[in-house]
Amino acid sequence: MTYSSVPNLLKGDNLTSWAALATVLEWLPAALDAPLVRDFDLTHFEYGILFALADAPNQTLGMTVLAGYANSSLSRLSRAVSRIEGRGWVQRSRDPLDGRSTLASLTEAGLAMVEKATPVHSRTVTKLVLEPLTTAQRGQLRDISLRIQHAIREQESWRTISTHSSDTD
Amino acid sequence: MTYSSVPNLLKGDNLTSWAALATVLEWLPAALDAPLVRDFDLTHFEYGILFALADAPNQTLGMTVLAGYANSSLSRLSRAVSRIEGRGWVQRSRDPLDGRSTLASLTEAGLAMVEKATPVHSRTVTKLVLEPLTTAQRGQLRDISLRIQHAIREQESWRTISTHSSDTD
DNA sequence: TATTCTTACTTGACTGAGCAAGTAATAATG
DNA sequence: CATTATTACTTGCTCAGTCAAGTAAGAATA
Repeated sequence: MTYSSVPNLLKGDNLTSWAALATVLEWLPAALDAPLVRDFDLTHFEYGILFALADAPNQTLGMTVLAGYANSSLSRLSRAVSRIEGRGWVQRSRDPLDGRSTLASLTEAGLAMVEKATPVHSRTVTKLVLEPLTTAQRGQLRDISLRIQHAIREQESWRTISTHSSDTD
Repeated sequence: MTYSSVPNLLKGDNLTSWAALATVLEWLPAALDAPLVRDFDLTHFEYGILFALADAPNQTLGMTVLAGYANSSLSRLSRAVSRIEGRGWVQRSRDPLDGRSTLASLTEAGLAMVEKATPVHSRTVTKLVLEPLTTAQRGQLRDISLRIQHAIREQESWRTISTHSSDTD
């Protein structure tokens, strides 16, 4: 028994493509995290924070800007920065130009950590994503990803606009 | 291969491809969950459990088999089933053929829920993943996903084989 | 200048997931 | 048949993430 009574777009090749992507969505994030966690007890997200700071002028960014780079909510970022601050890799200070803003700066130890972690992470990305693909496929992956991104942004009217909600409450 | 040699591969087109995928990995799961959560207070994972049961003979599966279908640890599944059991959509019973095994069965209400949720979820997948792509790209996505899956499975020696801990403790 | 936004976080309560340590039932072994 | 091992979960602990409710500083307005 299958449930294709309604929009039966999800079968055949479409279903195959979706299932293949779904498996990647399920396993790739954990696989990308694993070496970083194992070697440095650092999640991909925390690494991303350190990396963004390392690239910033003065190794310093305001929390909101950093949240943008990390694709993160401010609250998630705030907790993550607290964690890596506790490990001595970043330091927070009040922005002298705007007392509401908090600046996060990479410490010496934090810079050293990024420099150790970056090759590990690059190698993981290469091994899991780039190397298995042909040059053509790498281009296809970019195009496909951009189209999906675009669709997500359009769909995100469910966030901004209040579309018709079911009254099954 | 030149790829495995240097970590400096993450630049130019490679970096672009990776960054595009990384953004999708970050946003797509939440975007796929959103309509299900909004309309039915059901995560994609919980929906997957109900869907798997709906397709099973007698709408019943043992927990271990179900965990396989859901790509899930037994512990995660156990809690998820507890949740949806609490909402009256599944029922657990002891397997009469093997007292260690727990059988999860879909209730009438559970079946009704799957039948309501499935078109919503199909539509979301279609809107976010399939429709934005050309037919050719859907094929490319499948091939690319399969290659990445394969690479993950190879890399997964970190799970099965000795997790040699770092000596920087 | 005082009052009312608005911005930029931070934090408390709660939920879901992982790991490890149970528990109970079955299988294997002597 | 008693003992030991294995299987199939379940659960306690801990932690990361979300949402909503603070808090504090700067901006806008009267």
